[in-house]
Amino acid sequence: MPQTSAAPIARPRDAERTRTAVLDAAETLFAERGFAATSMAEVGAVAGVSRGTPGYFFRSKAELYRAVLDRSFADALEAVRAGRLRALRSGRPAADVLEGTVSDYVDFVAAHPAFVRLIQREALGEAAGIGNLPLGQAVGSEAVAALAQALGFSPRARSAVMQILLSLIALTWFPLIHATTLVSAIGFDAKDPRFTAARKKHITALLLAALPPRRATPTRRSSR
Amino acid sequence: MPQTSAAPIARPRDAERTRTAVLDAAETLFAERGFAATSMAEVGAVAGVSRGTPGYFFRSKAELYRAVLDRSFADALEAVRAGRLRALRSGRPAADVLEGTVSDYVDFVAAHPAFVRLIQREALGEAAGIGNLPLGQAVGSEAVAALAQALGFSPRARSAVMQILLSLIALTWFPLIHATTLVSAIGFDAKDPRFTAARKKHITALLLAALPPRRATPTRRSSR
DNA sequence: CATAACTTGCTGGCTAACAAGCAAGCTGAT
DNA sequence: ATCAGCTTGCTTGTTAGCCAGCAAGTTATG
Repeated sequence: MPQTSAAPIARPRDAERTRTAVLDAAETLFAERGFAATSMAEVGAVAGVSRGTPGYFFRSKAELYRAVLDRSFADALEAVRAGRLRALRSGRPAADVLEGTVSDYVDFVAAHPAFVRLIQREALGEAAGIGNLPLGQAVGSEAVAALAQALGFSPRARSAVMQILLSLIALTWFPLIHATTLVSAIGFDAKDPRFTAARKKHITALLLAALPPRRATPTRRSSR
Repeated sequence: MPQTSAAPIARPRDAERTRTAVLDAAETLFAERGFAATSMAEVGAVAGVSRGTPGYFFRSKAELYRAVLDRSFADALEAVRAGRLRALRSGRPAADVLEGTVSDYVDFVAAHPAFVRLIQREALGEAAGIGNLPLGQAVGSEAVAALAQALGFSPRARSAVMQILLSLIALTWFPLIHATTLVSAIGFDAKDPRFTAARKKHITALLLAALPPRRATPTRRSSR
């Protein structure tokens, strides 16, 4: 709780900074509590501004929500592109690329819990009609293309790549979302780093099964 | 919308029936729109009773929500037990059991969308503090035990079974939840039965990779 | 069998709390 | 002095929960 002082400490005025603070606060709250359960006043409070400020910068609650989604998607798109580039530059065989992708993706997701929660909520129809389809679509097709290229799949095998991507996302997101419910109900401790490590290995092992047999990969550098 | 007539057609009074109707309506609405975005009045309307009736049978909105969760978990527990029994009776090898389990589970989930959505919401912290941990825990550990027994895993391999279960649930739930968002963003049509079939095959293939190698399964009846 | 006394299912009016959005106003920076 | 940045008061709408009441049954009593 930064800046809870009742007496308004003369904060320097900076629209850009305030706008970002509001956006950050909204992202946190929308991800944490959901659209309906979040009030503009709360957003203001978390951002360290007044009740009315969120409405001043973003006209309505719906627009604020949309702005949060837009920023999140843009960040995700960038991350996908960066990953694609890195995978291509490495020039390693498909199995290695897949392993690296899994590891990177698990880390990315762990570092961006709000993003995952937002999409999860969006999938449940959080704010009907507000969702940003076009941008989501863009991230999706970009990811498919990247993975296909990185794994060296032909365009004919597009469907297989989509299945792999779907599974990768499902396997990676799931423990994060259900950390306090299912994962603990099953008997794991999601915070234990050993769990994360075991999960990476498990996911990698599973997804390797979806790669074309291509004989035992001959390339053997370092087993990482 | 059954029973929308303005003139109150003398409905026979039946507390049990009404209670169930309210519970059903609440389950649908909570699953569809979420806790915060659902009003007691809406629940009443969908149940075909008055605004006040939901509050009459369940003291508060929170208690109604909890009652919905309780019933859902109880149903799930029963389903798990039935599946366990069936798998054991079949007496087939682990690989076959796994295949059957995947198929059954995909069908179960497709037939109970409200259940999945509710748990998904619960995982996101839908109604903080209301969630029913004990019952969820019970379903979780029961499922682990069932799967371990059905697959013939030793108690030592409990961790592996938990990983498999986690993955099974993740892979199965995901397309359902993200049908209109991610799945379509990636390029699939979730409603296409060919997609469901392909998904089953894909999931089965992946999970088989997590079974101990145990040489190529010698049992070869029908490749199904 | 009849009818009075009582219980239970269910309704709808009321209220207090809260939230979104608007508009008027204050204030620091240029 | 002007205006963008920001706050505060107000209006309007929505909702949960309380409560009084009514009517459909049910039990007790003659």
